[in-house]
This record gives sequence, structure tokens and C-alpha cells, in this order.
Amino acid sequence: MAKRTEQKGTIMERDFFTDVMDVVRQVPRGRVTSYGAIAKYLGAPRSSRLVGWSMNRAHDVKPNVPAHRVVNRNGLLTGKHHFATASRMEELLNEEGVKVKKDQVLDYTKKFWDPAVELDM
DNA sequence: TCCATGACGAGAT
DNA sequence: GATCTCGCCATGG
Repeated sequence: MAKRTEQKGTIMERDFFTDVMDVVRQVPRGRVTSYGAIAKYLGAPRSSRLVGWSMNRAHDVKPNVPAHRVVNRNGLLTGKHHFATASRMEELLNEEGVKVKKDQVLDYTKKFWDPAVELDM
């Protein structure tokens, strides 16, 4: 796990990007999380956009990053257009048992996986 | 250097 | 409950 800081402002002491990748890789199969949840876990609850920014550069990262398990706070597959094909994200989720309807994760609240709760705190 | 943009989110209207 | 507005911070023109 990446080193974190409670202090807002010193959060970038370590690659925010790497932190995001680390958290996303820990999302279990069949579960999803949100950009905001990750941002919050990393100590930057207001910087969810940075999470999205990081995800944009996650396609090349060596250890596979299950980016399809990250959706926005509404359980909407807002990042599907950044995958190889627009249907790739939905396919991957379905394979893991996460049903998707119209870019919307069904039972989102049940499938939701909050790192801040599931990991430590 | 200033401005617009973005896989977002929360609060206000 | 649908929309709008603003905050966040890195990037690119």
C-alpha cells in the first residue's frame, strides 16, 4: 500500500497516481468503487478529479488496473469511452457478476466497495 | 502566464 | 429530484 498523509497539501509527497492504482487493484471482483471514495481514502476528498486524471494514464500501467471497477458516485460508467471499445467496460463487469443497464450499475449500493471502510479505518 | 478542460463530488437552487 | 455552480489540481495550448 502506498504511504499516505493526513495533511492535505502534503498528499503529493508520493505519486497520487500510484496510490490510485494501488487502491483500484484492491477492489475485489464483482465489486465497484467510486472516484470520490478513492480520493477520500487517499486523504483528498475534494480531489476526485485527480483520480479521474490518474485513471486516464492507467491504460499503460504494468500490473493490470481493473479500471472497469471504478465508476462515478451514481454508479454510472462514465469512463467507458476510455476503454478499447465502448462496451468493454460493461462486458468486464458482467463477467464478474456486476449487472449493468444503460451504463448504470445495478444494485450499486450493494456492489459498492469503500476502501476507507473495507481496508483500514 | 492565463485560460479551458477533465474517467468527479457535494451543496445550493 | 433535475440543474447549476463551485472547488480540486494537473495538463496543454
